Amino acid sequence: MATQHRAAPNAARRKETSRQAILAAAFDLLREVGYAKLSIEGIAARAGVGKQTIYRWWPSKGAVIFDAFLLLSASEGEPPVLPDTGDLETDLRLVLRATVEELNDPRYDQPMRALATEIAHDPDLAAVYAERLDGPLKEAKRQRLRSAQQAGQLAEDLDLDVAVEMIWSPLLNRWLHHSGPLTAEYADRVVATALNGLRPRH
Amino acid sequence: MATQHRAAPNAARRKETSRQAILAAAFDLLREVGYAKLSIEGIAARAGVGKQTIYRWWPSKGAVIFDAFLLLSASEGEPPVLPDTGDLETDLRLVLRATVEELNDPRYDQPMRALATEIAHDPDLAAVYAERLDGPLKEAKRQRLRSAQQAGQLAEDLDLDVAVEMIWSPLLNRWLHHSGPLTAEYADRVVATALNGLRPRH
Amino acid sequence: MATQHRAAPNAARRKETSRQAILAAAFDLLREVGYAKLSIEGIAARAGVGKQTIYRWWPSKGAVIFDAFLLLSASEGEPPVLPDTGDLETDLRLVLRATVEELNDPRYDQPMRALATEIAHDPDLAAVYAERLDGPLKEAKRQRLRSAQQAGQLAEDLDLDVAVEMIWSPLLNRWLHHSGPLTAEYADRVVATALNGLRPRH
Amino acid sequence: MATQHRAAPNAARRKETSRQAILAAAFDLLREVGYAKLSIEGIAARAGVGKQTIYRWWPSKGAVIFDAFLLLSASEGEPPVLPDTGDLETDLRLVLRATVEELNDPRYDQPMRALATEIAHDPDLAAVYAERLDGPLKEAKRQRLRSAQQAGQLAEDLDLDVAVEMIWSPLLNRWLHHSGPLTAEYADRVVATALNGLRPRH
DNA sequence: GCGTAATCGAGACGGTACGTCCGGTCTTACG
DNA sequence: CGTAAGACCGGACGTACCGTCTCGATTACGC
Repeated sequence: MATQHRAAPNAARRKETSRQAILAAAFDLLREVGYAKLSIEGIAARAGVGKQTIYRWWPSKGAVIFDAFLLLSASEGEPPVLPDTGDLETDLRLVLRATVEELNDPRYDQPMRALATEIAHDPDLAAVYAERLDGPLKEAKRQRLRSAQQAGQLAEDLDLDVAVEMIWSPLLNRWLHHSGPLTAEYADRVVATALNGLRPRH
Repeated sequence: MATQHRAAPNAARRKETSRQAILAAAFDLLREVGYAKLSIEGIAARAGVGKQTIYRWWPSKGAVIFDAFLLLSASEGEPPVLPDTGDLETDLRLVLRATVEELNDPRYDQPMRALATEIAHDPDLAAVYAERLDGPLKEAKRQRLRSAQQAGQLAEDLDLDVAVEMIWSPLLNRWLHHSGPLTAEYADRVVATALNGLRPRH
Repeated sequence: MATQHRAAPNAARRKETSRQAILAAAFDLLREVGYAKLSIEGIAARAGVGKQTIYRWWPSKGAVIFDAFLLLSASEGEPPVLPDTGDLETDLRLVLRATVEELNDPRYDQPMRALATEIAHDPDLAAVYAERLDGPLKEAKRQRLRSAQQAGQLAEDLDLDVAVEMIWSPLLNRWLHHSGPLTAEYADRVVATALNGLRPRH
Repeated sequence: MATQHRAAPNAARRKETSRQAILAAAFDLLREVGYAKLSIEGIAARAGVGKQTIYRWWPSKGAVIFDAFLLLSASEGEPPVLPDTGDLETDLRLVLRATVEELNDPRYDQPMRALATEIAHDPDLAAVYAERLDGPLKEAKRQRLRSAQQAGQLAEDLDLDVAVEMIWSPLLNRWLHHSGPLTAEYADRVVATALNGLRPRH
């Protein structure tokens, strides 16, 4: 849909059922056998599809995995919105705790690591990811901060992009690199530390 | 050296020249052909070594890559120390700019991505990484913050672990996920934002 | 034309230009790429024709090749006749030398081997071949022998079928199985030996 | 054994059991599924062998088939000899009837057609065939004729090579090209006609 | 110093998956 | 309805590596 990197064949004739069977098979296999053992051959077999049908429409295994994620989030429809109770710290804690929850969920762990790996090794994929999946989410995060900023809860000259990354990156890093326990309590500490900053407040 | 996960053969008889040839070949090939096309077969051929000699001493491709990094950093000897001029912000800027420099260096980009990928998919490796490579570095970072804290430049109750992650994670994330430009200016903004926090300071 | 083995579609609406383009393409490709690499796909592409148009009208690759030969020889029109100067031995030498010439001609070698192979593996095709291509030619050979027989140059009780095969088979065998040099001199020896027989003539 | 056409790997380390399993599997499959559906993949699977082990030692499917025949006839050991009762015509009838029998045996029909096809399309194979399989047999045929020649039953100046081909080619041709019924009676007619020749004997 | 046991380079082995090609069927749009 | 075009499922192709195994040929101990 969004990831054709080569001169595309006649997309009008594309068989939609095959496309969905492939993406579903890819996602399922990712959970079942893990990223390292995921093969195009396996996806084709599981989807009941010729290998050529995959190679015709996707340039790489990563692109298939990626589109499987697109399919997943596309079903949600309208862009995401972060909760806004007026209390930023509470809202952020809520959201980050949910993120922690999701990252710890074994159903999503493997697929998301696979996605992260593909993105890390393929800038093209990264660009599409930034536009289609991460973009809307990041905008929602920025929007929540902007709202707090207007309410006077955040510094007027705050760099929202940096702020967003400063809140969410520590979580993603711990998760991806197994560099420490990923708990709700940790999420809270990140929120508190980010909001207050490192310097003493008199 | 550090990553034998299986009952080791008699290490005393190990041929040191082969070990180094393998690690060097692994590192070189990582640069030359990239992570995706790196093969044990290729490493063995390049190193002029039988495949069995690799399988005898390392449990996985990731372990070889990892030890190649160990070899690199082991040469440095004593533990790293961050500069301490008394001015935390300046020091952090300096260090982060250097980090940005290194991440943008094409000689290290591929190998480090490979290492990151292996760590992401192998918790055992992650543990060894945390202990041997990341540990000392992280301690140095914490130490610099502690020094600033004692000088009254940082909050007394600051969570140093979280603080460290809040400063360095945004950079690593941008780099690994290609989620934005990685510049010295960006490093400066991260430092400033982290130090001040998101909330307004009156 | 002669080899529809399945319930044929409405042949009246058949497009003659496509038929000829297909057969011509088949024959050309046979020369150019050889029998092993000849594909329906390739024929269709070369002929500017949909694959289905081939499958609609021919049951197998062999049938296409076969019809290509039919097209070739059909152009000759009336049935073949062997020369009859009254001197059988001379006439046979002439004809066999011509056959040797043709078999050695690189333009016909590949296609004819292809035809022979198809016939060897498909009795249906063999039957059509016997009727349409080989039949008339064989009749001409028999006729020449019959004429000689009536002139008293051949034994009265001679088995003409066996005689024909005894003269031509050695050539075809040498050619098809690469079992010896195929020269005009060899043709002469075959003629002489066949006419005289193995037994001594006192 | 005789058909390595490429720079051979270290043949000393070759696994004899695999070699024989491959050739046996090839021969069996040839009978079971036929030549057209014979695949390297199938042979490897049936033989319990990796595909590479076939590609390592044979340059083509034809070479495998060929060696399977070599294995078969190699087991017979010493060179073949045709019966010699002193009565050439009777002996030839016996041998040709046996040949007819064999060619009509469904167990050998498919494999031998396969061999014939490969030889027809691969001159290299044909050369090895001529030397290893057909050679000794042809020599035996020539020897029988030579014996009859010395006994005064054949013309003194008879071309033995041509004579042999004149006797056996008609049979092989009928069989390979399905160009007529292949019966004992036909064999007899060929023998008689060849011995007497076409010309009348007064 | 001398067997002997382990490591080494080499590479064949049974396998899995790759990415490509083609076979034969089916669908679409046109004439 | 026949056609050109070409997507589809299936499956074989020949290649690249996997991780295991077996070979001599060096080693380096232990006796």
